[in-house]
Amino acid sequence: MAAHSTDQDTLLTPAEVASLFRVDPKTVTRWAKAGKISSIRTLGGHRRYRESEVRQLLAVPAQRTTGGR
Amino acid sequence: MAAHSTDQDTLLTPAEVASLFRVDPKTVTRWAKAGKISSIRTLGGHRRYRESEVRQLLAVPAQRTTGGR
DNA sequence: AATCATTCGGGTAATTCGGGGG
DNA sequence: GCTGTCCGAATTACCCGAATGA
Repeated sequence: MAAHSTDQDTLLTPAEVASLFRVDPKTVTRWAKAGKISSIRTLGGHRRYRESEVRQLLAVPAQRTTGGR
Repeated sequence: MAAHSTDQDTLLTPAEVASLFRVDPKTVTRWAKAGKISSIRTLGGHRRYRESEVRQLLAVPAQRTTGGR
C-alpha cells in the first residue's frame, strides 16, 4: 500500500561510517559487499550509507550482561 | 492521461540533487557532462534535473529494503 | 539597480574503488 | 574468518573568479 518507503535519510560517506565504527573505510566496504549493511551508489560507483541504518547498527545490540554464557 | 497527481517533470537544482546523493554539486555537473544523467539548461546556462530521473537513479538495484520479514 | 546565494568554468588534492597478499 | 595495508586507476571534493538566478 502506497508508502513508497521514500526514505530521505541523510547519506554518509565511507569515511564517515568508518570513523563512527573506528574501522578502516575498506572494512565498511566489505560489510556492504557482504550485505551486512545496505548501500546507495553514486553514479561514479562510490558507496553511500544511510545514516539511520548506521545508527541502528551502532546502537548497543541486546546487551547480554546477565551472566551471559 | 494527464494524471496530475504526481508531477514527473519537477526540476531539481544541482544543490538538490547533490544533497540527495550526498555529493558535491560539481559532481552532479560532471555526471551531466558525462551523459550519466540528462539535464535541462536555463537560458543562462545553469542546469536543472528531472526529479523522476533522479529518483530512479537513487533506487538501488541491488539491495532490497522494505522491512520485509 | 543592487544584494546574496548558487552555478557556472577550470585545475589540483583527497577519497574511494577493485584486487591481491599478510 | 575478519581486518588493515599496498598498488594503480577512477571518482569526488575544495580552490579561485565570473556569471546567473531570485
